[in-house]
Amino acid sequence: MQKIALFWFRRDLRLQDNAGLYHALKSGLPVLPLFIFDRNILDDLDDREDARVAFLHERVGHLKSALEEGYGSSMLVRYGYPEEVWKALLDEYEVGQVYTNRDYEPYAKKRDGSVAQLVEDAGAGFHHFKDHVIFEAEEVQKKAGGTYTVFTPYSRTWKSKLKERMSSFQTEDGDQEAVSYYLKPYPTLKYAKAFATAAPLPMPSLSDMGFAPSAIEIPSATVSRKLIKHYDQTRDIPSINGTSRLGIHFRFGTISIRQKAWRASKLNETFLNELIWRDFYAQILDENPHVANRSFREAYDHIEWRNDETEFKKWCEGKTGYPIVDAGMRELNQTGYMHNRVRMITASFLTKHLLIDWRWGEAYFAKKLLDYDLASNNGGWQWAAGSGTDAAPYFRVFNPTAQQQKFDKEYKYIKQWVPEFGTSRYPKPIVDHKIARERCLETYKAALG
DNA sequence: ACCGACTTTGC
DNA sequence: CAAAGTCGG
Repeated sequence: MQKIALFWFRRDLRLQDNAGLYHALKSGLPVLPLFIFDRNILDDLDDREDARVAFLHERVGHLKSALEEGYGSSMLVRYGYPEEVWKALLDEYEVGQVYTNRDYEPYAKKRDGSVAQLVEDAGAGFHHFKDHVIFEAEEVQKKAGGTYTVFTPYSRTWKSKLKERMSSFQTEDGDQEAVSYYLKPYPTLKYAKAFATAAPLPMPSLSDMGFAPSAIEIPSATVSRKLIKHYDQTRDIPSINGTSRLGIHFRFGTISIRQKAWRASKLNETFLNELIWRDFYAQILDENPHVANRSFREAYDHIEWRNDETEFKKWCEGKTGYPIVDAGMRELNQTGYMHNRVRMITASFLTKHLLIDWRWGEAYFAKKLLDYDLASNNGGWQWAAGSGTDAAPYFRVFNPTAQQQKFDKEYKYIKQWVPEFGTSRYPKPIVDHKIARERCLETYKAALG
């Protein structure tokens, strides 16, 4: 009996330019794609109308029908705990090789380690590839060795490395899409006939898994050339649609990072830097898995957080009496998105003005953000709290009023999300800025001194 | 071992 | 122009 190769989709839900899928199709074995709705992740979500789950389900269905309609293939879709699913699959199929793309989160690494063991015990090979980032930790190293913990020198090395790859790659036909091995799209379709032919397979519905559709809209996977071109001038004003909103697509791999990095490198340095931050935080998490639960810098775990639950609730609901903070939280609650400038302001306010543990804020964002990604969300929160790599110094306490003056002078963003602002229904500030600032400095100093 | 540099600033 | 400390060459 002919053995097959399984390609395991996870955060790479696309057929084009997919490193692991490309290698699976080149293996010479008929390929059967697989997706597992992972109960270890889904069981922890308390919103049964989570828009991300609905999006995931929709995208998996889309991939499956694309395979059925265009490639004479189908796709295995299972719901369960990955290790149990894999045990069953290895019994059910004659699996020769398994292909997948690497994931750098602590849970994913543990899961993949266990699955690789099961696969190898069954006499099959387990192969994993870089697809989610441009460069992994070992590829961007300090002169003296080791991974960077400061962004600017990291980005300099990252860029020179990219340049090096770009110039050493010669295209056959001057195709400017194919700039380097690192940015070159993987030519998946060429190998289309290598898919295992299979009749359409069943797929669990959203409700089979205990979820329901969401009213929240998912941003488009495309972004205009114009937006990227002016990104550095518009991205900091929250009332302007100056950001790409591609986060969710990077998170689930519904677009290719190589393709976007290539475009960014040609159009806008600031936009490219944002993609480099994504690689930066991915390698920080990969190399320092403890940041998922603790401060990057140990001393910051000694801060005596006030952790006032009533104040936390007000922050979550956007009722702090600081309009720029409240606007951000309400945008998040209503749309699953918050403008990046405002993410910094709300995070600084929670950790420094209210002295609430950054993990509380991180967890709330994780629950609400469509574009939630552990590495970037954690990096951002630790930056705001001062506990992270290359973080804002602790004595730099964002002034929410000054931030509003600077970035939403005409109250456009605020009025959009806080309609009662300026009326008697709008709450008074829950803390005084000056007092909160001094309290913050004292508390941090006590922990760090 | 030295020294310039360090996302997104406050006052 | 100050703020603390450490990163990276």
